[in-house]
Amino acid sequence: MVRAPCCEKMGLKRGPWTAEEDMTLVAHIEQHGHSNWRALPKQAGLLRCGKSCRLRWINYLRPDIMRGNFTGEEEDAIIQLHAMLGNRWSTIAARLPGRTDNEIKNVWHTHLKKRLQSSSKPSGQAAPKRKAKKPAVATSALEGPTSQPASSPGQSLPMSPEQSLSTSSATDSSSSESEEFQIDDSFWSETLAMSVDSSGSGLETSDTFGADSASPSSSNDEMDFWVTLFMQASDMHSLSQI
DNA sequence: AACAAGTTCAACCGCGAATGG
DNA sequence: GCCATTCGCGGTTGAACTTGT
Repeated sequence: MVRAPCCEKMGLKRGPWTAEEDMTLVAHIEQHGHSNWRALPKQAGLLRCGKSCRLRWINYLRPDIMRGNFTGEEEDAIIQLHAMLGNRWSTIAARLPGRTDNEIKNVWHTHLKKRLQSSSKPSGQAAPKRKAKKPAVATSALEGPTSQPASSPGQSLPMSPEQSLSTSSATDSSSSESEEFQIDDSFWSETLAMSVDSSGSGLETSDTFGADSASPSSSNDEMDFWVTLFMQASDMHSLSQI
């Protein structure tokens, strides 16, 4: 098949996004949605390809994005989900509200993999100490994605349940490795329980976690089985820790 | 204080899947 | 059913940043 050029590379901007571009994109999506990524940049007056816009929105500007360090719970969940699902980052991300596949992939490659390697060694224990998040390149222009999403241009967007939950519960201080952004343990039990409880309808990924990242459940039946299994195991595990 | 080495993460690339005409 | 277009995913890159010397 002859591939259409991903994006006409002529005259299109690349590299880090500016605050202006972010605002333009957010404002446009707020008004018109993103039914057609390819046409979006033109309509919005952005010198970016649709792919780039989509990526920026999905990974950064979406109102329900939860930024900040991963909690130990999240890291454990990623490790276990990865053990079950392999490198299916989008599927893993669908189980972690507010996290993107890209972010999870990064975390996996940067320190979870190392953590597993070191923990598989006899004396190996801790993951490499996480340093504070740096302000990102493009983000310095944007009051920092490192800061609350609500302070981004998307602040006027409706806050999702996940976001409000995560922001309001970012006060737990039990984990030493994530100081600035933490999730209460109850968040996890609620989240996991929610997925398991809702018998039948279960795992409402597309509704709960956003249609953008979740794949249709019809193709995920088998996977859902394993994920459900994991959820249950996770519940049991958390109970045993009490 | 300056430099080198190591780490992190936003963004890009290419491919396959899905969708529409 | 075929073809073209668009979307979404996973792998990879490279600049910015941190840490160590």
